[in-house]
Amino acid sequence: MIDLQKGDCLELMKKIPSNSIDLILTDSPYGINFQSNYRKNKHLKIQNDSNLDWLDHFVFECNKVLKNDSALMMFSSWHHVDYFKASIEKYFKIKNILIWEKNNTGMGDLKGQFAPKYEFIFFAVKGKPLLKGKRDSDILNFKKTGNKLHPTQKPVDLLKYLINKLTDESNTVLDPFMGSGSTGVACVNTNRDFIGMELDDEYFKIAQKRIREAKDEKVTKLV
Amino acid sequence: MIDLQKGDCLELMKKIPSNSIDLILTDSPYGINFQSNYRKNKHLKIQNDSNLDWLDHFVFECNKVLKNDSALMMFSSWHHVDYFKASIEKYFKIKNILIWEKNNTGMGDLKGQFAPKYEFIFFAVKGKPLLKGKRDSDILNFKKTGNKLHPTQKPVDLLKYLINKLTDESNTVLDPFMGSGSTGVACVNTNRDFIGMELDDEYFKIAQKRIREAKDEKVTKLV
DNA sequence: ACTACGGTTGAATCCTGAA
DNA sequence: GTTCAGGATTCAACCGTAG
Repeated sequence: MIDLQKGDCLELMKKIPSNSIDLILTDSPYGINFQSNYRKNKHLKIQNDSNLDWLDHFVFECNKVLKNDSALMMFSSWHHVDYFKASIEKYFKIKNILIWEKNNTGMGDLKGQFAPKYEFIFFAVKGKPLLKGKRDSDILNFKKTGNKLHPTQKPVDLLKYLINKLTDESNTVLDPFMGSGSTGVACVNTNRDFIGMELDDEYFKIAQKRIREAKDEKVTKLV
Repeated sequence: MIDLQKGDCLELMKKIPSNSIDLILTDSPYGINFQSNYRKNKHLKIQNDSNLDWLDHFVFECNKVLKNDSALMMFSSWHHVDYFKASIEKYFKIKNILIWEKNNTGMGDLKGQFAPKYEFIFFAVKGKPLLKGKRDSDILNFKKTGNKLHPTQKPVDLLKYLINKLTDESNTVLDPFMGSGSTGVACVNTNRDFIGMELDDEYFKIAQKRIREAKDEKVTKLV
């Protein structure tokens, strides 16, 4: 049901059987460009000289492990939207670039820039998966939740929404960049199987703890 | 004050003096071979909308005619956001990719796609222009208003908002893809000088008429 | 002739917000 | 409420041409 793997997802994904995953939902590092000082960022542990190769290879592996008629959902910011689009388009058909509209804005250039209030979510498909429920728009309003286990933590409600849109109960969701485990928590809450991967030891432990707590909470509710 | 030129903007822009424009605000072809097939075909196919070969050259000319510390605002859709970003980044610094959130959604793939509700607006700068007024977010809500002079007509209120954000009275705004002249109308309403270019004879006449009417309306109000 | 393929045409779809 | 129009689309069906 829940399978947490510590290590480099590019290696770990090779061991996942082809055509076995129903949805990949992941918040990969955004710092994929040549000018960025991403090496200084302690949160990004991907060691690869060529960023583009890394992303490309990753998306290729995503395509391999996904079943037919299933989807890839990947967060991104506008800064590197071109890199993401190019790599994803190579192996998938992009159906939308969704806008996650946050309840608050970021900082940035206060006088010469509009306040950043959204992030992109690439919605790309292998085959033709159908969206469950009513036809929603490509702008998604979800509040950024408080707890700061990870610097780029995504709201569990948003992840649950996307999981419900694209999978049925007992389907398997993969998050190769698990971070603090929000996708895993969303899977526990929506009764999906989950495979999560994380390189960083500290985040791996946090994720284990959060997902275990989410399970316990569910059991408590049932009793 | 108002200067409407009929012809190919790539040629016409060469005759515009360097460093003379305060803002370029334009809704260029998106390169998606767009033709509205909605019900009865009321509009012509957008000419030459199947490629973006002109884009790079166009952005270069934009940079040339703009003053220092001024901005380029360009509409786009997500389909070719990578091309737009690459060309614009070559000659400008991109500050935001703004989201114009419309009041209604598009059609498209009804079961396997989220309903498209937004368009991009690239906000790119030459130098460091400042934004007037309070700090707004990068998601702009403007209703798509009624009149159907052009299949992809943009709301005058949105254009006025952007003009006010980036220019002062009597500044000069250029729209090289004038279409039915909405940017010109917005300039008349906000007391900006306007240079508009349009290749298509029919749209050129419509633009002339609309802008003349906007002027008349303003005079009437003053009296 | 028979398929294969590319380009074009127009019917169809459903949710939102305006009337 | 309730109706109704409208949408920078997609898809299937249909050519016309090439191999």
